[in-house]
Amino acid sequence: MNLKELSQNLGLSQTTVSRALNGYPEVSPATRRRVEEAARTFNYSPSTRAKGLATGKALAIGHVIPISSKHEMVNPIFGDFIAGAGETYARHGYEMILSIVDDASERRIYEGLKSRRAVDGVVVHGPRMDDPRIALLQSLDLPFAVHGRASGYDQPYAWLDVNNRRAFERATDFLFDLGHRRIALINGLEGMDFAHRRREGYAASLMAHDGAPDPDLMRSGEMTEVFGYTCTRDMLARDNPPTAVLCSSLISALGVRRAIEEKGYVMGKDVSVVTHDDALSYLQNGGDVPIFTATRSSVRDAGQQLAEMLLAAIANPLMPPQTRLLEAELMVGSSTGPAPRKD
Amino acid sequence: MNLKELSQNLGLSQTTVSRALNGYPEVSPATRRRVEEAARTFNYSPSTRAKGLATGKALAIGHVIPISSKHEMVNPIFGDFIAGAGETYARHGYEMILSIVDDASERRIYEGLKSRRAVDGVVVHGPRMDDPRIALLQSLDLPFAVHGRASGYDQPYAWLDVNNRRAFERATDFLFDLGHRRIALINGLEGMDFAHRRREGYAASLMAHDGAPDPDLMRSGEMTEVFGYTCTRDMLARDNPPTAVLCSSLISALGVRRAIEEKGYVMGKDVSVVTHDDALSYLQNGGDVPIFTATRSSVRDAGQQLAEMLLAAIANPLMPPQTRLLEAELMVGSSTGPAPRKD
DNA sequence: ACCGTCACTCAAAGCGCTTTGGGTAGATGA
DNA sequence: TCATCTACCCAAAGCGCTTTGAGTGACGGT
Repeated sequence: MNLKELSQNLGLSQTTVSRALNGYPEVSPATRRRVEEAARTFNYSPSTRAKGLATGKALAIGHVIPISSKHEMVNPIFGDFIAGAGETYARHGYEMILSIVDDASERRIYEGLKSRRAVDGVVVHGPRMDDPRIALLQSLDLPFAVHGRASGYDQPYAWLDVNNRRAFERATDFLFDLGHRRIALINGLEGMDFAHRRREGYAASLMAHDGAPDPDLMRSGEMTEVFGYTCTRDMLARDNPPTAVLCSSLISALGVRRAIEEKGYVMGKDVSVVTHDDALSYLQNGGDVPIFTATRSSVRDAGQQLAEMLLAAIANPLMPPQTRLLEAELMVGSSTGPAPRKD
Repeated sequence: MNLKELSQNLGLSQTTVSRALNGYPEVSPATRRRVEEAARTFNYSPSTRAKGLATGKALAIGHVIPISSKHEMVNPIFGDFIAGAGETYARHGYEMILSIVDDASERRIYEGLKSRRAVDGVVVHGPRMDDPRIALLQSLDLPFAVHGRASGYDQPYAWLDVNNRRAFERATDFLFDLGHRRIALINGLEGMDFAHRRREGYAASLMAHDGAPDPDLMRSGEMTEVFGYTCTRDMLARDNPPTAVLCSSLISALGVRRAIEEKGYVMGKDVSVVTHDDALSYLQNGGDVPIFTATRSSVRDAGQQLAEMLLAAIANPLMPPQTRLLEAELMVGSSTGPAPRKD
């Protein structure tokens, strides 16, 4: 069923039917009702493509998901983020189109989305420091919003980020207050912006307590369970091992725990652990009492909000870029305790 | 830059330019080369919408991701599956459009995708037993392919599935051969087709060994870490506890391990664990030696293959529905060992 | 010299919608 | 009574592409 057929069926012109359906005022209430009802019974909905062609809007948002070509790894937070964003799009009648792409050919993808006029805007995932995509998108004149930020790029642009620096500074402070002095950091991949900011927060806290970051206690890599495990195992095997570990992902934290327990230690007693928790739906941090003390911020909420911001920017192109900084909450669980006394 | 401008620029008609770009034979090689070059320098690519309108194809595949409205949970395998499928689409010039939707309104979504002519086909995720979506899609005449199967629906349709029954039968056999007699099953949500088949395989093996499935040892639910933990903890606390656990997801298996170790047991010695492993990129099962003995099948490969199948079906609508059954490989890790002797 | 063939190229219609720029009939005010 | 509004409604153009059906010039065969 298309507009033409529907309007013939009703004995009206396409114009009138279109107007009735799109809420224009030049249609009598009676006619509008009649049209709406017919649309429903014939199960008519306008072709997105035709509508897009006619209006010049795509009614779609692109998400470009980079897959690190080295690790072939899909960021585990991606599913939840998308779920949040998807809700928002659905509510606003937008479609979400996804491009999975190895980070080498990202540029081409953005250019393609733009020149094919496939989307009204894009969401940028996993920004790195000095991420070139931001300048690219700005030069392409394609509306965009970034999940995270790119340190080193100082033109204004739309982003939404967790206050990673503050979160990790507070977490480190917390461990300090418990008496820990040897605090390890198991962080995300070098170059990722969030990892950079978390390390800054961590370092700032250490400095404030007259400690200095010890390179031996800082690791970064793709945040898998195995990564958390191997890092922790190695560090615990050395002289002067850490009494606490600060970890960038709940998944890695599971590996941290494995290493601790394998060594015969008890988490929260011999070694304390704090992790960031993205509140992923399939990885809750325990039940009522969190297993891990964590800095927590829902990535699903982030998706919802960022989508909202992008849609607003598209609807109102003259608006200056919005930004939003979310604070993570520190949830105390049973993975932390006072530093063991040195005997 | 659009076709009209490009063709004016070249002093050719739109027809010729279009034909040159789309590889039709009625264009001289010299002209074709000239056109291709111009397209490249002007960074021209045709508008998907216009092309779609003109050809009647959407050049897009829809993925409808159900979110269980009860649990608000995004299936963790989703990211990797999508990554696999996305590769295939990119190679074939297709776009992937995603709808996140609570399972109540799925029907409307499929109807919408169809009537808006937004996609050429859809991938069905997370089929349940007697899943009504299959009949719906068949009646809508919208090409589709299912990741998994729906027991109870016996018309032919396109699907790709892991041989869940066989995998779990073999896994159970394996545990039996190690001397285990009390084998627990921690399975996915009741009603999910894969969970049903896995339980069948499990039960079949027990029956073949003159055992009978003990309801006390069978759990099903959303496969989170916490779920694996609580199930295992409870079962280990009872009389006549299991000496082995068969688990449907690596994430839950992490919880199983936690419960085992919390109790002071050693995995692979006091309690053996076998899990299904979807080979998720962020959750490798250990390094060279798998941590968990596992039935393994890459969900990313599955995505790639299923996308391939769907595209083939769309290209050739008369072809009978393809199906593909993947065998999981049993990888022996260090989480299994001979059943402890009863003292 | 004429006629087919080839090898290219083109104008125009059509895909399904929105939107512009009217048109018409009835009601209203002078 | 007539001009002027309203309130509705319509025909047609246009969005950027593909595709049909037709045209043109060059060339070889007779």
